[in-house]
Formats: sequence, C-alpha cells, structure tokens
Amino acid sequence: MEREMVDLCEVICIHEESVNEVRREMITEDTSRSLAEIFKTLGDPTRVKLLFALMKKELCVCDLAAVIGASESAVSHQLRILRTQQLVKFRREGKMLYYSLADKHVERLFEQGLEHVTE
Amino acid sequence: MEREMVDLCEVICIHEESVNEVRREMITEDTSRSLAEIFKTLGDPTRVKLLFALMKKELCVCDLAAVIGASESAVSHQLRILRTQQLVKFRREGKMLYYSLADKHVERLFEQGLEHVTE
DNA sequence: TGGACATATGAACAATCACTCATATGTTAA
DNA sequence: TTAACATATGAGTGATTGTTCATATGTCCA
Repeated sequence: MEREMVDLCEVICIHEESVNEVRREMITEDTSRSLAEIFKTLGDPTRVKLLFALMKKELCVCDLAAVIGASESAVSHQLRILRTQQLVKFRREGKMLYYSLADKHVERLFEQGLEHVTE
Repeated sequence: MEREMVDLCEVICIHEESVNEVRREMITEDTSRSLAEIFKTLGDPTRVKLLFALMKKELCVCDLAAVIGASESAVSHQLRILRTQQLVKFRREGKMLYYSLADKHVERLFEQGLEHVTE
C-alpha cells in the first residue's frame, strides 16, 4: 500500500530518492504520537502557568489556584493531566496535596521554548 | 479584586507567603500564552512528523505528504500553521516550494521532549 | 461517628482543531 | 493566451478540549 502510493505520486512530483532517504530515518508513529502528546500537554496557558509556578516552589492546589487566578476545580483538572503525563508529582500532608515538578525536563523545555518566543 | 481573592482564600487554606513569593516571580499572561502557543503547535503528530522530516532534509509539499503519509492539502494546512509560528521557512523553485526548518530550536525541543518520553 | 475541609471527578457545553473536498492562486511551458 | 501542475485557502464537519457546576472521596478533628 505504501509502495503504491510512492509510485502513484512519483509520476507527478515526488523526488523519490529524497523521500526514501527521509523515510528510512523517519520517526515512528508511536514516537511522534508520544512527542506530540507531551507538547500538547505543555500547550495550554493554564498548564504553563501551573508548571511555571511549580518551578519556583512546591504548592498545594489552593495556592496554585490563587497564584494563577483560576478556580480550584480547573486547577485540579489540569493537574490530573500533568500527573498523567508524569510532569508533576505530589505528596499528601494532612488534607492537602503538595504538588511539585516530577523532573527537570520541563524547565529545559520552557527555556528552549522561551528562546524561540523571544527571538 | 486580586487582593480580595487572596484575602478570601487565605482564611481557608492559602499559604500567603508562598503565594506572594511565587506570584512576584510569575510569568506574565502574554509570555505564558506565547509559550503555550508554541507548544500547542508542536502538539500534533502530523506537525511533529513534518518537522522531523524537515530536520533531515529540505522537502517540497508533495514529498512531505508522501513521507508522512498524509494528503497534500492536510500537509499544506499544517505547514501554514508552522509558518505562522516561524518554525519553518520556504523558498520557491519553479512551481514548487521547498520547506525547511527556520532555526535550530525545534531540534532542541524535540531532543528534550524525547528525553522525557523515553525516560 | 459526624461535620468541615481540601481535593478529585463526572457531566455538560462552548470553543477550537485537523481533516476533507472544492476552489483559488501562481508558475511553467506550449 | 491557455493548459497543466504545485500549492494555498475556504467552508464544512466530527472529534477533542478547557471550563463550570454539582457531587464524590478522603482526611482531620470534635
């Protein structure tokens, strides 16, 4: 099926060598999906603000809501997404959950992202 | 209005000092939006594949469509988004447009992203 | 145990998205 | 100029998203 497609397009405009060359080194379907998922998770202002706040300090849900100016429910929903992507972790202390960054990757991603934004 | 909110929540659960401390160093609304926008742009498998392909080689729309297995129209639409975000550039050669990465930021972002994915 | 509180979760809904299909634009060659 | 082609763009559509509101869970304290 893939072969047919190449052959079909080839007669029109494809540079076969280039296409095959790039195809050989191409990212897998799974990897591109995982990568996109991480970036999509970072692709929302609320989550960006949450992560940025957590870069400074471990905070509970209520604090996070106050810092970024969103409802606690909205924050909780977004934290769930960040947890699912392993971007944040938390520890319980009494009734409260203290959230923090799971690792240093987010900070580096933000640095790179900001470099692009402020270019 | 913000003061009221702090005061209101404070009586319940806020750690005032932490909140104020983090707030003082907080990212601006504009920056968080721009940052989110870049990440959102990277947050789609089709665009990830397009950018990954362009990391290897300059390619025309038709080649890109063949490499990632999408319609030329879909590719064109996604390239427009990448162009808007200044992630790719292009040059015309006859009827064809050759696309390439606008800078090296994307590669570094992908590296960081992959580190997180394959952790 | 029961009530208060911090947080989580589910349903619902408006907004946004990525695709397809049809059509438009811009370039080359006859 | 006209035909052919590479690409771009607009409208339409089903799917996904982020929020709110209502309710559930889990912990502490009286």
